[in-house]
Amino acid sequence: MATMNDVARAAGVSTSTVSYVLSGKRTISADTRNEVLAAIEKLGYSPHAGARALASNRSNVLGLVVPLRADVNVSVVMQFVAAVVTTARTFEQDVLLLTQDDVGGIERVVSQSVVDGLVMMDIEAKDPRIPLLAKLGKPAVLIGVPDDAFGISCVDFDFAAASRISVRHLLELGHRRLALIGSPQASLERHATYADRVRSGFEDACRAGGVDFASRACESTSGALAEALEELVTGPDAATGLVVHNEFLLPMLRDTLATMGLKIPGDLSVVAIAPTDVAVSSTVPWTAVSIPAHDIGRAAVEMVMERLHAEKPAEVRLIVPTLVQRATTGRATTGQAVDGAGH
Amino acid sequence: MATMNDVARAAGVSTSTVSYVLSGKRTISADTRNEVLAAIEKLGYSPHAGARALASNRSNVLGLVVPLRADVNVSVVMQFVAAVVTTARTFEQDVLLLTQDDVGGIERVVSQSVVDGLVMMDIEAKDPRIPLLAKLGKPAVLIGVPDDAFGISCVDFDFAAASRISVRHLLELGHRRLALIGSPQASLERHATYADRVRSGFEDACRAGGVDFASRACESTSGALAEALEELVTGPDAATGLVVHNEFLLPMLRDTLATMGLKIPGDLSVVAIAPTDVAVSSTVPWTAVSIPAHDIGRAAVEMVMERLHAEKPAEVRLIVPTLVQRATTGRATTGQAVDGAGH
DNA sequence: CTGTTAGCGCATTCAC
DNA sequence: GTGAATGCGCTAACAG
Repeated sequence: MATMNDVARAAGVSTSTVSYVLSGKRTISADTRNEVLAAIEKLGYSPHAGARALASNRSNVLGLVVPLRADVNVSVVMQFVAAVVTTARTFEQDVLLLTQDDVGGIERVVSQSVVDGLVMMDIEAKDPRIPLLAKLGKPAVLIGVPDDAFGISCVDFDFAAASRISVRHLLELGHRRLALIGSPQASLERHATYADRVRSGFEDACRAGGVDFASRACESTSGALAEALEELVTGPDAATGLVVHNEFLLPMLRDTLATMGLKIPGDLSVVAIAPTDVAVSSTVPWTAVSIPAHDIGRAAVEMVMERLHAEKPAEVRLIVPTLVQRATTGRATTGQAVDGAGH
Repeated sequence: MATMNDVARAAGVSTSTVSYVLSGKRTISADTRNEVLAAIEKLGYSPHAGARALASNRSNVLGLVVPLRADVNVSVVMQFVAAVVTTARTFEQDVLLLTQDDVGGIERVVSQSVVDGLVMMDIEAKDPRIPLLAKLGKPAVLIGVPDDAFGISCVDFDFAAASRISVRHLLELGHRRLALIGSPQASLERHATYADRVRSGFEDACRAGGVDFASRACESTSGALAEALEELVTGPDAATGLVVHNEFLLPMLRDTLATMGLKIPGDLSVVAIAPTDVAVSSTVPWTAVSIPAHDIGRAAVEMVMERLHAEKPAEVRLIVPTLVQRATTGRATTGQAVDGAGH
């Protein structure tokens, strides 16, 4: 409840001195500085965010637009959110939550100067919000890369590259028939950028490698998984190498395969494209390309902050994927390789 | 960028008139009102949040403290968050996100008047943050009921009652040996209030019904589930009625039981205590006590808002549970009933 | 190195 | 029913 004026009086200085002690925007002698700090301590002073926002034209709040859809993996969303909040705090910013479906929300918080900048998650290829965002003229960063970013910066995991190195890994192990189990149909249909890119990266790499492939979407249920596996990894054209980009299915995958009489990696090598924690903390040590949700969230905030003070051209930052081989991939057996090669 | 002054000038009135048109705090003639509204429209005016906060001493922002732990179910957290944000918007409030582990965050946003009130999730029985929160003197609501709420209002699902009606349902079906599979050990150890209450409600109801029971925690992995089931529902003392309070395990439960040669509800009746969507949208139609995350979140915001303007005594609001019988519970077979009764 | 001062945009009390 | 004037608490020139 104490104001800056109270502090100034208590310390026997002027308000601007107090202000400068706090902001560090000009040099203050150690003596007066200490007196000010003592007064602040004694009075339990803390600055009023609204007053500061009014005078400085900065609210120290970032807006974060999160999806609350059923078809996006909430644990991944939470990881992004955690990364964004944590990183924002290192810049002394708080985070205001906006939901995807609150259509007017973005415009509102910008025009009322509630936020200094925005981070938007779950971008679609032709996302109608992007031109709107661009018009508002506040620093913003998209997590995901749309077809046209309208001059807004983007950051994302390089999902296409993730698919490619997964395929390459399986090829090196001698597999000649590959399959991809992707995101739920709904994600593909609305062209969530990650879903599209995983698939095209997979298909391109398979074609480049000259091998047979099949890919399909899969809902996050055990029934859908069983059906997908039935189609992809059994029968005469069975794939021996599988890429899975649906972290929700991973916990069920081994059991479902076991039911079908298939062993990992004996009968089937599996590469997971999944958030770091899912890939490693699971009971199965998946060979995986980890989606570093934390790095992406951090990068997004850093990019916004860079554009808060100074003009800076838009950029697209792609986080380079790494594949870590664990227990779920192995060399194709001779039979498998011959099978595939003979096709 | 237009200010209230610009609007006033454009409409040929004074700023106070514009202010009152906006706030409705005094009557304005239809004529001037329309002129003001036209000017607002024409200039694309929107009020500056900081200025408003400074003058009115209200920020129109609520703080929401969310857990980002590994052992809480993120999808439930997201449902709460969605409900809180949605409800807050109906009160013209935005939501600022604070993380559980940002210790000083709560105090900071309160003392800087960043938020008007707080909602705190994932309360523990003896939560050290509660006395701190109480001292800050801002309207606040806890989602969860601690041992001592220090005069702060609480809202929660009545987990104990949820357990009791689950037990009663199984008793009515003739089951005489019941088991509970609860939250992960970590939740119990830190005395998350829901974990404690589910267990004690279960045990009390079993004792009251005079039946055998066993309960245990269970990690959210298929291995842990198999182990728990092995212990609880096989062998001579096998339970025939099971209550599961771990939504993460539900997707695996039927398959795991099938592997053990047990059918639902033929060999084992199962009641799930789970968020609404998990219980009904799953491939298995669980007999369930639904946790209405949305209702709880909404109630929390409403309770904060009620305390924003007027003083109002603290209250504890418990959301009454309802059990919906679906496909996973049935009458105990004669053999089961006799077995149990003969014990 | 420090003080003085003029706003930032809005809410509200008083006067009419 | 409307306008003028003051202050909310802070920042950042400007002036020493």
